[in-house]
Amino acid sequence: MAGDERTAVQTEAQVDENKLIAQRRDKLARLREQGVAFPNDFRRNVVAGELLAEYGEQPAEQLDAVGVRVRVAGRLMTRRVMGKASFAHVQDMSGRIQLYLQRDGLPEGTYEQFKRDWDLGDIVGAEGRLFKTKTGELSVLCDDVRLLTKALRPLPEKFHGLTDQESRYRQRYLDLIMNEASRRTFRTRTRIVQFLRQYLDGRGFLEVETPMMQVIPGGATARPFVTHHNALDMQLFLRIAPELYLKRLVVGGFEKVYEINRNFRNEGLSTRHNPEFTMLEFYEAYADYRDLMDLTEDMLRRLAVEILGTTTLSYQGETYDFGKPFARLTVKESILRFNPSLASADLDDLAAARRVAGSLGIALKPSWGLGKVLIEIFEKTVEGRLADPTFITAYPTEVSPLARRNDADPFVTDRFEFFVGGREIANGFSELNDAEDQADRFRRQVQEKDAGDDEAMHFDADYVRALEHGMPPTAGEGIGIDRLVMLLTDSPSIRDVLLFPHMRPE
RNA sequence: GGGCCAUUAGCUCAGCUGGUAGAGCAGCGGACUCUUAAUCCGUUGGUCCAAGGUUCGAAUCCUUGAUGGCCCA
Repeated sequence: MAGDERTAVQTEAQVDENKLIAQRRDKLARLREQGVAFPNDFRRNVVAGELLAEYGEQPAEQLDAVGVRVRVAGRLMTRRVMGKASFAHVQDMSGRIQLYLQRDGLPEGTYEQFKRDWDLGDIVGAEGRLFKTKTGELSVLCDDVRLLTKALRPLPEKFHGLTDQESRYRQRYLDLIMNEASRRTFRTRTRIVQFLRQYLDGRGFLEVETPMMQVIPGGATARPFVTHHNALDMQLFLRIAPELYLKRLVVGGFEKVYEINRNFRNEGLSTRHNPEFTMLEFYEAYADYRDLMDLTEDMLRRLAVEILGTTTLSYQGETYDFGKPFARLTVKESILRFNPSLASADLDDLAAARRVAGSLGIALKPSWGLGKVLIEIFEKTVEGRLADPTFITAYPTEVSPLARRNDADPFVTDRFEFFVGGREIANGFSELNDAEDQADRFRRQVQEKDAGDDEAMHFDADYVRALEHGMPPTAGEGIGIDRLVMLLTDSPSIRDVLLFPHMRPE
C-alpha cells in the first residue's frame, strides 16, 4: 500500500501486476484483434457430472457405436500437450471432463491458437463426440473448441492448490475453483438449510421475513451496529435477533412461523463469531419448551441422517452420537456434576455463589444477582465440557428477560440451551406472554443499561402493547446455522462455512 | 485483551551459527498424435509483509507495526 492513508477500498493502482499477467494481456489483445474476445453465444447442452453419471461406466465400443455428441463448457484446469494432440480437463459446476484435441480434427488454425493463446484458468467451450481413452477415462473427442473468457491471472499451483488460509477467505472464488472440499462444504450448507426449511414447512410453519433494520434492537443481549436513515433523520440498528417481530406475528395469529436470516452483532471476531451470522428462529403457539426440545432432537437427528447418512457425527477428531436420546439436565445440576467439590448449598444464595465464582477467578460486578453469577459459573466450568448432545434447562430468570417463569420455581425460566462439542447450538424457551411481567423485565434491563451494561435490552413499548393484546401460550427457539454447519462439515472455524467471512481490510 | 507461530517468485515451499535468494508447478522457447502432478531439453521471473535499529555486511539478529493461524481470557 502506498504512503497514502489506508482505505478499505482497493484502487486499481493497488492491484498487483506482473509478467504473467502482462503475457496474458498480450494474448487477450490478439483475441480482440480477431473479433469478439468475450463471446456469449456458446451454449452447452450437458455438464460434466451428468456425462460421468450416464456414460462413465459404458464400454468404449458401445460409446463408439452410439456416437454421443456433446457440448460442454468450463474452466481449463489441466493441459497436456503432446505435439499434434493434447488432453485437457475442463471443470464446471458439476465436476470435470477430459477433452482430447487433435490438430487435424479441429478447424484450421484452432489447435495452434489453443497451444499459443490459451492458458490454464481460461473458460472454454468444446464440442465433439464422447469416447473412452486407452486408460478408460470418459472424454470428449473435440471437433471444435472455443475460448469464451480469457483469464488474465494465473491459477494457483495445480497439485497443491490454494492452501493459504487468508487467501482462501479473501479470494473465495479461487478457493472454490481449486478446492473440492470447500465446494462440498458450501453445498452441504445449502442442503442443511434446505432440509430445515422442508422440515418446518412440512409441519405447518410459515416462513416469514422481518426487519433487519430496527428502531429498537431487541430479542437478545448484544451490542448492535448502528446506522442512520437520512430521510427520516433517525438512528436505526441492524438487528441482533428477529425474536420480538416474530412474536408480534404470533400475536397476529400466525401461530407457527420461522425465519432463516442474518443477525448482526457488534462484537469481536473468533473461530466461532462473525459480525453477521445466520440464525433460524421459529415459534409455535400452544407448545412449551419441552415440546421444542423434542422437536429439536428429532429435527437434528433427521438432519444428521439426511446430510451424513448416519447419526454418528465426527467433529475435529471427536465423535458425537445423535442417535441416542439427548441428555437433559438443569443449569444447577450441570454445575454440580462438573464441580464435584461443590454442594447444592453453594449455589443457593448469592453470598455463597459469589465466593465460588471468586475462587474460579470470575470478575464479579456488584449489580449481579444470583442468577447471573450462576450463569458465569456455568459458562466457566460446564459449557465447554458438554461434549455429547445435551439440553441444559432451568436458566435463571435474571438472564432470561424474554422467557416464561417456571410455575414451581419463579427463580428460573422454562428455557433450554442445546450444546454439542462444548458449543452452544440452540436456545429456546416457553415465551413470556404476560405483558405486565414483560414490562417489569424490560424495566430491569433498562436499569442495567443505565448502570453501564451496554448489552442490556431496551424497553420496547410496542412489543409490550402487542403482548397486551394477548399472545397465545407459545414456545420459540433459535438455532445458529453457521455453528450447525461447522459441526456437520467438520469445519474448525466459522470462516470455513461463510462464503465471504469478515476480514480486516488488506 | 494476553501468549505462541507464520508472512520469501503467480501458487506450494526450501534457505543452517549473518556473507549478497533457490526448487517444484505455472510461464516463455523447443521436441512429442492416448496423456492425466504427462515426459524430455533450454529459460524468464523477487519491494524476502512494512518501518526503524545492530553490523563492514541482514531474508536471517533486535524493536515497533500490519495481516493471518492456533491457544487462553
